[in-house]
Amino acid sequence: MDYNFVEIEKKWQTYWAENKTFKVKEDPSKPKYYVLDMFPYPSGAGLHVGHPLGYIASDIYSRYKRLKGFNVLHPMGYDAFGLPAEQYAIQTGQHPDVTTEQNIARYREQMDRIGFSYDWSREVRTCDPKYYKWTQWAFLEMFNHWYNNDTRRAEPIAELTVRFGKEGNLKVNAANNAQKEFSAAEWNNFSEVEKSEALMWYRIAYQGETAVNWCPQLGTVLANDEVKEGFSVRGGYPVEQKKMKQWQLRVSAYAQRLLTDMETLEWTDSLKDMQRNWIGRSQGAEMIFKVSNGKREYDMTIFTTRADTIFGVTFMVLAPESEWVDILTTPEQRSAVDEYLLAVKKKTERERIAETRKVTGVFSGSYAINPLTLEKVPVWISEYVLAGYGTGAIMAVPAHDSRDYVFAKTFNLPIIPLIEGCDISQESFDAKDGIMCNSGFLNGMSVKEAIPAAIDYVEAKGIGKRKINYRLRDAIFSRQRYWGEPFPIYYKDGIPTPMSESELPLQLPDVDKFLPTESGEPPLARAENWTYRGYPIEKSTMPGFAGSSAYYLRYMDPHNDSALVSHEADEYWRNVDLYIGGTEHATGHLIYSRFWNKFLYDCGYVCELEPFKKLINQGMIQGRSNFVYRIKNTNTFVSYGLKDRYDTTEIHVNVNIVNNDRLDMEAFKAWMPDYHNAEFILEDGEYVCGYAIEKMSKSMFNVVNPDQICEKYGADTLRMYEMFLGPLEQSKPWDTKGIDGVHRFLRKLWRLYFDRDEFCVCSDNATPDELKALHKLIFKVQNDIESFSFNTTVSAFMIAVNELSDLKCNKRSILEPLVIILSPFAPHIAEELWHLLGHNESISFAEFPKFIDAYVVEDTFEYPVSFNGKLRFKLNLSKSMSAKEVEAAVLADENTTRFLQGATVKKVIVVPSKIINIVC
RNA sequence: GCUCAGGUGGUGGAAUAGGUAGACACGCAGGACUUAAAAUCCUGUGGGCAGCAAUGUCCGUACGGGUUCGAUUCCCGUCCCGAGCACCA
Repeated sequence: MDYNFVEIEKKWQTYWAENKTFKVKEDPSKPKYYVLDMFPYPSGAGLHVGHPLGYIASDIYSRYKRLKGFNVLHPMGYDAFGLPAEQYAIQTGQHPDVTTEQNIARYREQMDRIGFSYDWSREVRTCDPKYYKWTQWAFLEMFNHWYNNDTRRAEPIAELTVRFGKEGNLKVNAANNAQKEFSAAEWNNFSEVEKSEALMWYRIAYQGETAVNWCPQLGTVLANDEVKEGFSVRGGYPVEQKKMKQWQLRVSAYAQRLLTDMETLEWTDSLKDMQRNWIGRSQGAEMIFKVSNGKREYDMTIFTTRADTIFGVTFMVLAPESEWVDILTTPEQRSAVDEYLLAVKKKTERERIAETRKVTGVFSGSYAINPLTLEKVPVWISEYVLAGYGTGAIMAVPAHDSRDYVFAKTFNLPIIPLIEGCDISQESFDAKDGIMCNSGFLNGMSVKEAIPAAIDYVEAKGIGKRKINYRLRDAIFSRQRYWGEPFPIYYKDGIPTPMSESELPLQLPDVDKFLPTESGEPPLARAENWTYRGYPIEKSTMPGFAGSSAYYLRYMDPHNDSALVSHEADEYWRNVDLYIGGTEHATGHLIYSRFWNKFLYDCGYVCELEPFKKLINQGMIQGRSNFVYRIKNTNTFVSYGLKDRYDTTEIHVNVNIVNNDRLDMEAFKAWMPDYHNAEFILEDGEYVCGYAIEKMSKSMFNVVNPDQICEKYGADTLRMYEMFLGPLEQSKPWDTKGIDGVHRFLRKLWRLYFDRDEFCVCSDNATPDELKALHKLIFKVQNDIESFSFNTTVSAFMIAVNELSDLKCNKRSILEPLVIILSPFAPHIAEELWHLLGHNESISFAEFPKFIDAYVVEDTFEYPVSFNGKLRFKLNLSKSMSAKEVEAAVLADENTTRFLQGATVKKVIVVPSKIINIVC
């Protein structure tokens, strides 16, 4: 009987669906395990072979954990709000709802074909009102909370209102963007509008005016992680900085907790590093400088991490957008400053980035007083100082900061070295290393001593204090687009007012067109009656990350109408044990989700501080494009090896008509009418194509569709081959050559169970060789799966099946466990064989075979022995000893005992086939 | 510029903790079965040198040093590729 994967796979996929095999519910008798994939955005192009890589890995792990007795939650859904559907809608007039629905159906069909063990009864879609009710709910909760820096948690805004009534905002230690201070009396005299404004400075979801990334082509603002090198990540349009009033989330309030709690996570170092970088903690001090524009004196605060260098301050620099610019510009300098500001403003974000390190600046005309030396130093304005970080003003120490150095050289400002023996003739000395000089009371100290000493000094003198700054900014939360969650906010006499929870979801209204209005308002302005009790409703919608921030919680209790997740479900499933997805979300989704979770934790809705315990980033699968070489002005194509003899054009050729870089010439002629009469110059009778590794995309004809692979080889082959391709985390090109090897393996495995056409498994006792092959496999598979080394697991299966094949093994005691071990990787063939072996229940309910250590030790005569890592001699041991016997023999050996000289043996480690380590 | 991850045959990649480098697979070459093809199976396959041969021997994990009885693995320096951040004071 042949291995008929088409029939087998269809049969078991239907069986799993009909029997709801992978449906789970809370079960206190079993330990839980939550395996999550980053849910996909359902694009019109469907899945290509790169998409399922992570899903296959998570599915293998889920199935493995089930065999190990865990109650596994393994759900899937769709991140369905987003720009492509909206842009398609603008072009075609087709409602995004319709295209989204179609795309989801296609995704589902493709995923089903690969045989994933998802619990589809828990599916979520972010664009479903039943789902986004809870996105809106979370927003309202954030609107109704503020962040208390003393208790380090979010607290209800109602309590803040009470405190304002009693003591104003002076004593409140909160994360805020307050514009002014007020007393209790002032608060009590505030109008409703003034109160609303003041509270807005404290809300965790707040409306505030800041410089935002504005993308004119998309007609919307974007968050920092949606912009790369001055262009929008989606679409690649230029982005400019603009001051606008937008909804924001006070993510910055959580900066320290996001940093601290990261220590507990099992994420890769590089990913943690990216987040650390993004959060950008830096420890230093704020210092007050007296500044004067000739008429009046002011206190100006700056931030520095190098308080020790204060004796070397020779000028100050303001960001062009700083409010100090206007105050400190003197009448004589006014026109020069205005000209400079105009020039800076005209630059696009892109030019600014391109011209990084080009030095520009202008003198304000004012001076500052160095609080320690009492010297007068000029105040300059330059774009190298950023308005959004620290206070938007710096003290410049050209001797020990490379940017200040270049600026000083350009504008001929003095440079004072502060570290003994440093050479600053060519460049600044930035290292925090050396002995201080020219620095008054700091002289003779090392830099590391001088930094805290300087801060202590300024704190004592009342001219500064310790301060920690973060680069993490609040997240811009509104988008001027249609296809997103509407804000449950209306404007009552101009005051942003939340709707009540019972009125959610606020459904997305229908509009005639999906474009902004002529007057530049967002598309929702087109909706008829977009009002609430006669008041206008907010017209922006929420960004993509809103819906994806808490979806992992919703899976725990997806049909609950009265809560995002019930306490019971949350207490049982807690958080995600294993999360698999791409690195591209490192500074977006993975920060927002952590923030969102911590906020819900503060409010008591969830029981875990972190959403994703362990995270694995699967690599990207790139395309492998093939080329043919057309001799210019002819219809003749020359094979790769001969192309240099002619003047040729390189043309992408559909990879699906190329096999092992050999072109199927007939298929090529049929591919496009132009090539119908193509002629070929061959090498050894074959046409060899060139290749390149590129992004998988339609235009390069290098897209490989998983359906094609399933059709030709079956889902089990696809699953195993994707794992076999290389380490999960590594990016690699898809290359179909090699898939035959994996397919051959499955056929070979199938044949183990058959004698000619008869299913043939006997119940004789297994031989030691057969047992050894099996147990080596169990050992290897367990180790490898636990360390996510799936590519070597596939190799281990191949070795085991080759060995059993050579032994002509047909023993049930070997072949039955083999099926169980294989089932996470190739579930369809495993399920079929499992039933042929006489089982009625799905293999998912089987137990992973126990490993007997006696069969792991390899036969070998000479074991190298290492003693605390140092090799001293070799030891002769007999064949087929168990680990324990080897250990006993080591301890009994004369050479060993002589060498140990009475030291106590703590541990004897026998590594199969390799070496014995003796730890004393 | 800074941070992180990597560099192993013709190719993808193995090598548990410093212990036989190149597992497994692809490709290639040769062979068996077959009228033939497909499928299947077997053998060989890092490089050099010696030999009819079994085999022997030297060199080999980007490059140069170091630690070690022993280094693909650890340390220092150089080069190259990839990813992220990019005037964050």
